[in-house]
Amino acid sequence: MSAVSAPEPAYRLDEQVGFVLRQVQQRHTGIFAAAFGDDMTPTQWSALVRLAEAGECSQNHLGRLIATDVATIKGIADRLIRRGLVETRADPADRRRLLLRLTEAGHDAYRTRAATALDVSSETLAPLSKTEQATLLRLLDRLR
Amino acid sequence: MSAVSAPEPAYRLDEQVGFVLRQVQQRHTGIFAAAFGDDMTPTQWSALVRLAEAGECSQNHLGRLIATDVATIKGIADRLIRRGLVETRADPADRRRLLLRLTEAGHDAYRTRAATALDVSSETLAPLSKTEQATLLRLLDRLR
DNA sequence: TGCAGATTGTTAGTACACTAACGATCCGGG
DNA sequence: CCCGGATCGTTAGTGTACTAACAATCTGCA
Repeated sequence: MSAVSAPEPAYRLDEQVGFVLRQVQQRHTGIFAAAFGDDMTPTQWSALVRLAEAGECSQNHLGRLIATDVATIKGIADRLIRRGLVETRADPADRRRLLLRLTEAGHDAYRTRAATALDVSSETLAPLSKTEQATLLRLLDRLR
Repeated sequence: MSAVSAPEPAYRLDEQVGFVLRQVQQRHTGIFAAAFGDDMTPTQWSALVRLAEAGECSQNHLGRLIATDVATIKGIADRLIRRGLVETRADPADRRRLLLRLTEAGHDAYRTRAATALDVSSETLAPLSKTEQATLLRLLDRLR
């Protein structure tokens, strides 16, 4: 036996990206829920924001804007509609399409809670310095 | 009006941790599924690994080891049992407890697929240099 | 000893996320 | 003009993740 350490790398769960990533996300959704309460989830919020930016767009297109597939965006849209934040109309130019847009209540929710959403991001990143926060976001962005 | 820029910070969805985090995780689970196939999820894999390390433990304790609550770990354990990777027995010292341990097939799965799991982590982090990968993991670890 | 409070596992309900399949509609090329 | 392929939205099925409630059991303290 040589004194050189074994070549097979140990599998340490706590050092695997996926495992750590999942826990960071758990912490983030916890912070989000504490700030927003039961009536809004991170995904619903991102749909709301994108709809505020885009003005009006089809259901599937909104899904692409927030990186959810067609089955998932349907559920999200349904819940936002049920809560009166989004309304729909048929696309006059394409009978397959369902156009979505914010209601007045939806616009209000966007305006009044954007500051809270910024706080959630701040609190999530709070354990890091400003420089570290910027580094993390830059690196994560490249893994998207 | 002064010439100083407006104090209200813009809310840019693409720069919020939670939004980026979700997409990185999506990419990771996609890579994992491509490598492992339909019969194993990242969460199931982490339960398997922890059980290989811990030897035998109660269901709730395993949940704490992989950061899932009691309701979630039950579903994960049930599926691992159904697939013959885990078996159970009653704890003779505490009649509330259900002890879990790997079957022979479970040990095999752990041994034969650890290298694949390492590949998944590598591929997830591939867009970054080794130094950047280490930086990212160090920063993420502090946000857990 | 005996009871209060904690822990263990289960179930029901909600939300996100993906695959696969489906009918309706649209569009472009022959 | 028509037909094949693409896109749109819907549904069913599976898995992860959380809350809340519950019965059974255990533990510590009066």
